[in-house]
Amino acid sequence: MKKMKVRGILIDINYKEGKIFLTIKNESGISTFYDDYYDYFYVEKNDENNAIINKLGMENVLDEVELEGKTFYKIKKVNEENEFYIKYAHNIPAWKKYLIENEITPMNLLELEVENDKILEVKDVGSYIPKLKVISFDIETYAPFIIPRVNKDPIIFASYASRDGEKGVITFKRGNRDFELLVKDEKELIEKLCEKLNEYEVIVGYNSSSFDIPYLMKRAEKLNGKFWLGNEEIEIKKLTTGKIVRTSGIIHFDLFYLIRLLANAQAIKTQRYSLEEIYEEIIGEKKMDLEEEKMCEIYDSDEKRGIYLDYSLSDAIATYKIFEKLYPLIVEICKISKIPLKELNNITSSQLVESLLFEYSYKYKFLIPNRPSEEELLERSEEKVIGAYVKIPEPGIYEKIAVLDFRSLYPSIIVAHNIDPKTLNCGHKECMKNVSPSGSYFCIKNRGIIPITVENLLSLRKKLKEELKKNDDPLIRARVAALKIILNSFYGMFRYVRSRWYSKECAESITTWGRKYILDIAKKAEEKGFKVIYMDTDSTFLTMGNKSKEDVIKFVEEVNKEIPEAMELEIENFYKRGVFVEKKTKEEIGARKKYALIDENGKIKIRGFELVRRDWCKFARDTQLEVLESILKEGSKEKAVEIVRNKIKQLREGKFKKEDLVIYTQLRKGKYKVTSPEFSAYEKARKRGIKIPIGSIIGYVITKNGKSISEKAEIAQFANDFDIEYYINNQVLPAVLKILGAFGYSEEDIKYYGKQTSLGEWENG
DNA sequence: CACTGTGGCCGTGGCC
DNA sequence: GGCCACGGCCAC
Repeated sequence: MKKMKVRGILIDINYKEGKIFLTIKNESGISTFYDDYYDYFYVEKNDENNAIINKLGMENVLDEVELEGKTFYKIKKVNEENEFYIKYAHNIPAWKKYLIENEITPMNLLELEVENDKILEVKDVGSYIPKLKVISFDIETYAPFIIPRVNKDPIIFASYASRDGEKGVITFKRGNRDFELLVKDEKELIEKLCEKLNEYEVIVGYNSSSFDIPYLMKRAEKLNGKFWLGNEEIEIKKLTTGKIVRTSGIIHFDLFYLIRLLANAQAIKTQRYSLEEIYEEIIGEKKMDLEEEKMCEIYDSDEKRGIYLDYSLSDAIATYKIFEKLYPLIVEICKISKIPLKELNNITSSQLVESLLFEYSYKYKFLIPNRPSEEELLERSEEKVIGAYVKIPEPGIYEKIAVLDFRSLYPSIIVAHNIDPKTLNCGHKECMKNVSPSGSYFCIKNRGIIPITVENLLSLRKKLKEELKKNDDPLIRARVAALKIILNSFYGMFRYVRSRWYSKECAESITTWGRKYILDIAKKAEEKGFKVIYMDTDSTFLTMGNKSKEDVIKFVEEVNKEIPEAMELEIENFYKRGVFVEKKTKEEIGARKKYALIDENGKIKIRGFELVRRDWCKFARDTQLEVLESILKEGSKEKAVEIVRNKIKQLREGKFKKEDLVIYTQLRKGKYKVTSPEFSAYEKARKRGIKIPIGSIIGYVITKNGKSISEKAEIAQFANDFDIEYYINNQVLPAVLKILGAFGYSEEDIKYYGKQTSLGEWENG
């Protein structure tokens, strides 16, 4: 057979018994090539291990490797592994080792030299954004109890959408839409969907691992039909946090997990993870929505069914659009962390960091530490580390505020002080001056692998950010965002009990140094005549008084000359006004983590207030927002009071939407020590025969039926009336009282003072 | 297999 | 009525 060259994008990689399979995509489609490759592990070369190895025979020793001044045998992983060794690099996926050793990156363009299907040579020839054939899909079920019961509730629609304009809804009941695809029954619907999906390279769903695919599989089984994706059996892995669906020959991608990663990294902010809210957040448009309670009714009506079909299609289209918008970011995450697309299902930020550290450790010849044993896990979970400093603010309204921020505080401390488990207390005398306030010192002669990695990422990010200023390219923006997510997770790696790079001393050094640097800023600022009103971790809020912006700029420049090179203090923004409030507890002190600011362009920044929390009803949150806006924009307390009075009037007169009274709370556990409204609502629903999965976000309202709040709580769909007094006294008023209090009203003033004034109406009803 | 960390606010129920 | 544990969500 002749040798030939193949160019294509690496879209997937798998390992199986001595072979690596690379899936390559190019103009002629998708093809898979293999390379002989054995998974391996390292054992240290010493007398004890030599004896064992001699007994077993040398044929499994692939190589000898020098790491951190020691010699290791590289041993082929065979079925009968010897458990007497202390093994290293044994639980790292073989495909990852192959990628790192061959310096190839998922989603990059590869040049292969092959003979038949066998790879002779592989070369990465650079970055590329692959155009994949992608289709999104979604199913709808006929579920009179809202939460679908797989044994009883059929799938009525299956929708799909792709970039090439292919879109449709498969149904066995006519809805008179030109995009509908009529089939005989549910079984045919499932099979038709499979035919469609299997024409593509990537299938995208939203929560499809935990819902759509398992549901489709179970329904197909019940109906004696078929459900298939790709060329091998579909594997469903159950995790504590959900399910993962693994397919071969076709890539299944569940957007939900990426959304969860972005939400955890605070790259996106949404109240719930519903497709509607995510779509609005990411695409910036409202998505069509249908009231859940009415769905069956709409489906049963021949005239209205078309609307439900529209809705079903809009779900598939929304999923596709979100995928497309996030695609550059997805590709960048794959590339930076060397993780193929399908592995992004159920990705966490610690895995991204781990993956990067594998690569850098290999490159710089560091030994990758092993995972902790069960005993170590227990020991580690006992240890405590003090975190960041947060200043208690004086409640009130402030004018002319400058907010200063350390850029990537913890990563820059890691770099500045070379913080790493391997550089910790190195024993060199001259390194002892690099000592943290917690008493640990770090080597100044040899760099640790974590500082090396973080420094590279920081400088890359800085470079890209500068490029971004010149040219607002979505690809660069995605790369900057991906780097930020990863960088913010490094500190956590030192404290994460399952981490290979766990180190209490490193973590402690970072936080103590962090506290020192921020408190130094406070001291210096006060010396310069600024007043420090608030601080949290890496940010400082100053009131400028009669000082100018130039004074602030000069101050920041001076600070930057004094702190280590790797660190930088930045001006986050100037604000013309800001509000801090008292805590709601009895002690009359300012609340931390709660503030509202307005900048010179009128842009408002609000943190911590009830209005940013999903466990407060929208009605109360809207009221609070209006009050804060009026105070920040106009400084008018009279108007703020008027707003509250009107809102309460609206409640009393029934001028509200039911959904604005819904309180959302996640049911994180199946068993609780205390009664809570959300759990009580959940239990009532369960008694009705409705199964709500643990981990769901429950939307409940407070009704008139019952004594305690818990007794009155009902899942929103089942509630017919509302306890308006609860919404006034426990939602609207608590959300605004402390804000009005910042104007000098005492709480009594607001609640009881002036029955003659407009405020009196609150109490008298 | 998965859960990066600590600091902080506050409603609710249940105890006295 | 005061106090505290529980548990959720948010800031960074």
